[in-house]
Amino acid sequence: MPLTIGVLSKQTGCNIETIRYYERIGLLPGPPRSAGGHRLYGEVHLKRLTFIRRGRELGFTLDDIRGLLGLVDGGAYTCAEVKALTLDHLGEVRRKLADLRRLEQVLKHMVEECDGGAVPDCPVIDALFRATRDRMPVSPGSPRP
Amino acid sequence: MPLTIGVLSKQTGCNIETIRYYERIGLLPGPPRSAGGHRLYGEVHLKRLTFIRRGRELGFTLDDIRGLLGLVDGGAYTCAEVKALTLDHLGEVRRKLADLRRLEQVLKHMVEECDGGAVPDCPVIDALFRATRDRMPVSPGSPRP
DNA sequence: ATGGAACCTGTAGCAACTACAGGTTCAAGG
DNA sequence: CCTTGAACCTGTAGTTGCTACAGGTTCCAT
Repeated sequence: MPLTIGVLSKQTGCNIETIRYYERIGLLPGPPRSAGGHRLYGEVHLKRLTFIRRGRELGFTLDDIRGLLGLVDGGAYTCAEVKALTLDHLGEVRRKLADLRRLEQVLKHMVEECDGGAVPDCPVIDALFRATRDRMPVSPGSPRP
Repeated sequence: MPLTIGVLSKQTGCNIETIRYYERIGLLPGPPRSAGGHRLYGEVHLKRLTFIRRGRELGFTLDDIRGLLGLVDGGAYTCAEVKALTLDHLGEVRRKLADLRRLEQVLKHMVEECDGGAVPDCPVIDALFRATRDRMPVSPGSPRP
């Protein structure tokens, strides 16, 4: 009993549009279709999509995931290859953590100096008008959900 | 003595294309032009662009910054308003930090279980094929530079 | 006057989706 | 068998914060 796209969506927590998007970019193989053209997914698709979503949850890019899947598909992957990719990614995550920790400190200091008074003279604004000499990294502001 | 866009770029560390982009989206006012059409910036622009860049470094979105600038431009901002925005953002940063810390743990465990052997049987891959019940947030994979 | 650096506009591209519009198919109820 | 409406289809355009051209013009030092 094959899964429709809606059911697959519910099972994986992955948006329908996103599933079709993964197909378009060649991450998820196009499934067989019903007579009328509806997608009918099987166990394989469920597993693969789960893999992709889990990878995304762990912060891998689609390209990382493509690489991982390539290894798995080839069947010739070694634990060492996968470990290398993962360690790489772990490094990224740690860099990002360090950036955010610094950020947190700066923001914390800024609000601490702010007395919240009703006067238009704010240490935060002042701080923003001053250039940094030791520049902070411009980490991408998270796309607010 | 007005600044050309190239000089402004150097002084602020902001890419020329990005400066023009900020003008296009209405963050940075369009400066006067030379007879031939070149942009000629003044002190005001330098200050404003510095503000924008610093805001970005601190992880504010352009929309946040637009809000902050709106307050400043209005002249009627209070310290409390600014503080609220900043606290909001600090909350975001902290949420992101928490997410990344969890991520770090998971990745660390995964690579620890991985013996790096040459056999195609990897705990990392296995982990990826297993769905999470307690889902992790899909934080955007940082656009690799 | 001339050469080359710096500038101009406009468009298209990146990641990773999301959100339509405008149409077709499926399955359950009457 | 027929209707209804939810679910599906394709294709395109939008999001964020930039960057990267192409193809042309201007500036300024020699």
